[in-house]
Amino acid sequence: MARTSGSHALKTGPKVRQAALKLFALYGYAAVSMRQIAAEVGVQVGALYNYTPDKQSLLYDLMHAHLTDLLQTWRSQKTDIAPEKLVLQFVTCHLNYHLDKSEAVFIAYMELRNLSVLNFVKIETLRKNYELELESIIIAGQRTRVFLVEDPKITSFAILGMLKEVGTWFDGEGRLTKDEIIALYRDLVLRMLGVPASKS
Amino acid sequence: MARTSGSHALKTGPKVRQAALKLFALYGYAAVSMRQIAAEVGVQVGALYNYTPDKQSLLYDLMHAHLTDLLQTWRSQKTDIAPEKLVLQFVTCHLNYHLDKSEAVFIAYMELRNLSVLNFVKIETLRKNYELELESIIIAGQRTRVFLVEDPKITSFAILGMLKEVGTWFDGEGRLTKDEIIALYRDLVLRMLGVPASKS
DNA sequence: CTTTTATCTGAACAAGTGTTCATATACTGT
DNA sequence: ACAGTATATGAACACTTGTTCAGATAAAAG
Repeated sequence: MARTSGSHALKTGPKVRQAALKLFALYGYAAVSMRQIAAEVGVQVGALYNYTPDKQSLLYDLMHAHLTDLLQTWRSQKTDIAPEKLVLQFVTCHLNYHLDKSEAVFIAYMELRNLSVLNFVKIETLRKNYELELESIIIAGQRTRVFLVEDPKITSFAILGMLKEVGTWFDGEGRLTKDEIIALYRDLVLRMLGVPASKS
Repeated sequence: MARTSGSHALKTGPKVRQAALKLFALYGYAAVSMRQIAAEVGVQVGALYNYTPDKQSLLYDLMHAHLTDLLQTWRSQKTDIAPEKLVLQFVTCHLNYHLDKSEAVFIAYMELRNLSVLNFVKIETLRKNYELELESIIIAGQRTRVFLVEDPKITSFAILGMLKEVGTWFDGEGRLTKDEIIALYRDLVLRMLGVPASKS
């Protein structure tokens, strides 16, 4: 047999990426075999190679798609407002994205070392671009004295690290809702930036 | 041949754990083979099984040793002082440990999903115990009104996440020294806890 | 020196790896 | 109805995987 009834590339292609996303997030890139991905899709191994030249590219494509989507999401919704408001917009956007698309986010953090050198550089560049979005907000606020920070780069790393942590425990079924969590982190960020209370 | 001259279990045992630590941290547990570890030690594959029943136990032992060491390090040096001072002691201890033993720390965060269910539960328990050390400090400070926090659990997660991030970029050769970095983070932690400045 | 024990080698095992490809089938356009 | 194309199968490739074990060697014990 070959080509079971009703199957199309337009359906299989996304299914492959979705299966890889799920399995990579669950077990890690190195621990997942192409046969496991094929089984998740409901297809034989060989068919996968109609949609990716190799396993490595599958990982890279997932990470690249995620990071460009993240960057574009933020850049399309950020507005031209004062730093102390803009930074809250960033935190909200970042957390909403990270809590909704936790699998892609998780892979992007965890599987960097499984990229080829060339692919790693490209992904790292995208990530740096995103991180610079926050850092530049902090620098702008520092210049206008609304933020009291000693070291903008460390502060932005610290904030991003703090926000990243949320994805490791949030599952939508805990004590707090997503919006409550976001509110708590917005407050923490303002404190780290030295903004007096009652602003949030 | 067998047993090359001058080889002893007392030397090979630690070498195996050290090689596994290094390679797991570098490439990830799933991506490292027993033969790679053996090569790093300078021995044939079979010899490894004099020191571990299987690959899984090797990972578990590394993580378990790290976490008990971390817990014991903190508990042996924490003193009976006020929360606003104790929390700084915790941050300093935590960062010093994490920046010095970055490989073990990294593995403990990254390789949780490669543990068997039974081993995962044991490791998770140890980690929770450590995290509770910080949370209980925060709760104590909240009770005496020196910390102004809305949610002690979220705040402690946020702090630990922020501190964890440092290990991903610090390499001892950057713009800042270890002590300068620790000072910056001590300040950030106090801000997150609502402690007025000039305390650090 | 001889015996015992601890440690390592080297080879083997069955199973799993990513990837390729001839072949077969279902769909598309004529 | 027919030809052509896109998409799938299933088997094969060479190689790597974790683990086992009989046999060899070095150190320790008597």
